[in-house]
Amino acid sequence: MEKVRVRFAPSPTGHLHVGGARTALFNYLFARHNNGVFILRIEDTDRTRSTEEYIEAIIEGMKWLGLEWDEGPFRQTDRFGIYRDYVEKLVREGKAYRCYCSAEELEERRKLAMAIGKPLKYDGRCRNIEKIQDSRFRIQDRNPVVRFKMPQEGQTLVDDLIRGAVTFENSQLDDLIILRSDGTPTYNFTVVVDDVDMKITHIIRGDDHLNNTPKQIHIYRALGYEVPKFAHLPMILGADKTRLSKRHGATSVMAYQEMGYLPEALLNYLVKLGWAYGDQEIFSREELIKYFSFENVGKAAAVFNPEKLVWMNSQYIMNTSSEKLAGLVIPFLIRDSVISGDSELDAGWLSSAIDTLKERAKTLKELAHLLRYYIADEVEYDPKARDKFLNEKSLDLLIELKKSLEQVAVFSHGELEIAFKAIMENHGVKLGALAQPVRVAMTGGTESPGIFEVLGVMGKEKTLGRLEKAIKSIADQRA
RNA sequence: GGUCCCAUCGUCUAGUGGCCUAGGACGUGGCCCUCUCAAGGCUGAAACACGGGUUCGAACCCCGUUGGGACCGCCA
Repeated sequence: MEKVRVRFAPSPTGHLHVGGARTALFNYLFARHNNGVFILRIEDTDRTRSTEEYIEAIIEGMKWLGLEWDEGPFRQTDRFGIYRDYVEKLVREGKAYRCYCSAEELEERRKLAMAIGKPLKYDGRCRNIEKIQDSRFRIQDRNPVVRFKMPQEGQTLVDDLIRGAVTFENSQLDDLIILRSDGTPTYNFTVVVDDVDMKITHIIRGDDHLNNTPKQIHIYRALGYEVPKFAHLPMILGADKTRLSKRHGATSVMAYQEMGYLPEALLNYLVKLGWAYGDQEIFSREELIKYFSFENVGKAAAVFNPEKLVWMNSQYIMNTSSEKLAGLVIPFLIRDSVISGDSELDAGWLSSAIDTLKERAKTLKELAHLLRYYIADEVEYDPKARDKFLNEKSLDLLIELKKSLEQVAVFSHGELEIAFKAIMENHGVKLGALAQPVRVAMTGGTESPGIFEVLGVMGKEKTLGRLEKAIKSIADQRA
């Protein structure tokens, strides 16, 4: 069988967004599943809107997601000469023609057509203009565009891997512009030329291209090439069921990195938007590659649900090693000013701190935030928590605990528990009565990992210091 | 407006004619666990858009209706 070759072809007119990322992912999975080739191609024929920054941003996003491509990134602007040759060939063969209608005239006609309810289609008036030798336009010295001559009769079948057979009436197809008046080629033409040139076997792209497909098929035929297979993915929608856009919140992939999402989690969430494998929710990359198939891709558009993404991320955080998380969380700690850029944290200690927090943090950002009370020199008390737990009622308990802990050499769970138990028995109180004041003393708030774990991570010196501070604070209130 | 696509809980989905008194996941209610918060466990509410066929039998097949979406650019 022919080797599978697919491509992801974004236009650099914006960041890599989640919709694009999912398209890239499906291409990637299909390629890997079939031991094929995954190509990255930048569609930058729109020179007014494409920028170098966005090209870099897209590449950065792809790399962050770990969607490694095998060939490219190719850029269409590097290939303008090739397109022009193909256009000339079509014109020579009578399969394309020059059109002298101006953009303004076209716009007017479109408005008129819209007003009287006619299809918004080019009327073909320049189809035979060269033959009639109408010199009016040449006198005006207009630069013509080149239009592709679509067949006017019959039907075109798009045999889609996801949607099945879709038929279009050729009479509905427009004589589309393939070369602009400035001599640059347009999308519908360059995709075909590039896909032919790069020997693409399967075109996997968004649903929004389905209506372009019959036109492209005719270009393939005019050029004398075999038509590849198509797979049109359903769209990703916002909560209001319209096409996902900035209005719906973050759409840029890198924005999710900044919010503290793991790339694997984003990918796992995205793949489930439109693809399912029974009831399984969490997939390793290997499983994804192994199981991926268009048969399991749905046809209906899917609403992007940030809450499920958060859950997915929390699952991945819980199941990622604390050592790895330690490395990932550092930039967030710096950004949060929990540590300075040059401070040295003990990696082993940080990992053990993360051990206690990873099932409580849904994002790396949250993890960094939770870590602050372990790392900071000083705790700040939440006023409510202080009023409720750092008061006369707990003063004796804290004093006694401090005394007792001064005698404990290693802050192991077992040793700490013995110390706590003794005090609880002395005062006839339950663990809660002691643990909560200690928790506030240690973390400033009422929520934290188990109290023995917290003290264990904190260590003797910090624990004693914070108990002392809490005791002083209560004394100060009295005064 | 024209063309094309789509339609199972609020959301993502399983389901490919009998296994469906429709399963899972997120979210949501309750309970359990418990030093707090999580995590985890148990449990509840929650859907086949509608109408016609086809069939012994339809969430699944066909037609229509309704609803939603995409495209209709010298954007990609």
